[in-house]
Amino acid sequence: MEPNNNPDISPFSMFCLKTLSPLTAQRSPGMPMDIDSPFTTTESTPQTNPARFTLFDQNSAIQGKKCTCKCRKTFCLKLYCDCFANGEYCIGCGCMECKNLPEYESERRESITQIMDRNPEAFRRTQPVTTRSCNCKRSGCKKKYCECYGNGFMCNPFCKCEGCLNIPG
DNA sequence: GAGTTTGAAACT
DNA sequence: CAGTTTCAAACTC
Repeated sequence: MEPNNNPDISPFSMFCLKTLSPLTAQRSPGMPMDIDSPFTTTESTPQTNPARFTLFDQNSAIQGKKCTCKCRKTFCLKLYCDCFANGEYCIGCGCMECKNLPEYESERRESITQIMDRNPEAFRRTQPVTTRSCNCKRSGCKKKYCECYGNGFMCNPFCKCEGCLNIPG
């Protein structure tokens, strides 16, 4: 009778119960995002401003948020690296053996290609934050381990989390 | 600051 | 594609 107090109900059910917002509103087909090419720096776009750490064009870049990773083993060329995942170069990070830098552009491209080949929407910047989902098991989606909670959003019908407490209500 | 926990990403 | 491993961040002490 009080669904918002039941932590065992799935986020999907809860979402439907509490909001019933139109799902289609979250993914409009003509979404103005360059989904197929999140890293738009090509030879046709000379890097006149190498000091910038964003990889995306200025309009789509995540502004005002400087990532500072501490990656040690991945050369900052995997999605483990927040900077890389967000399409930013590592500048001023505490990472080791970083290759997420303009001077390693070829290796970066190679990694990007590999990741995109596996999942064309892998790069977070291509997904609206609000449509991301989580698979949390132990955090109750109430810690920043949770992608949804960490981004300041409720869990959504696409989440597969267990014992979710990050629910509208 | 060191060690533990967590869940996404990567791998098999 | 499911299960396992690796990874780096979040968290705890």
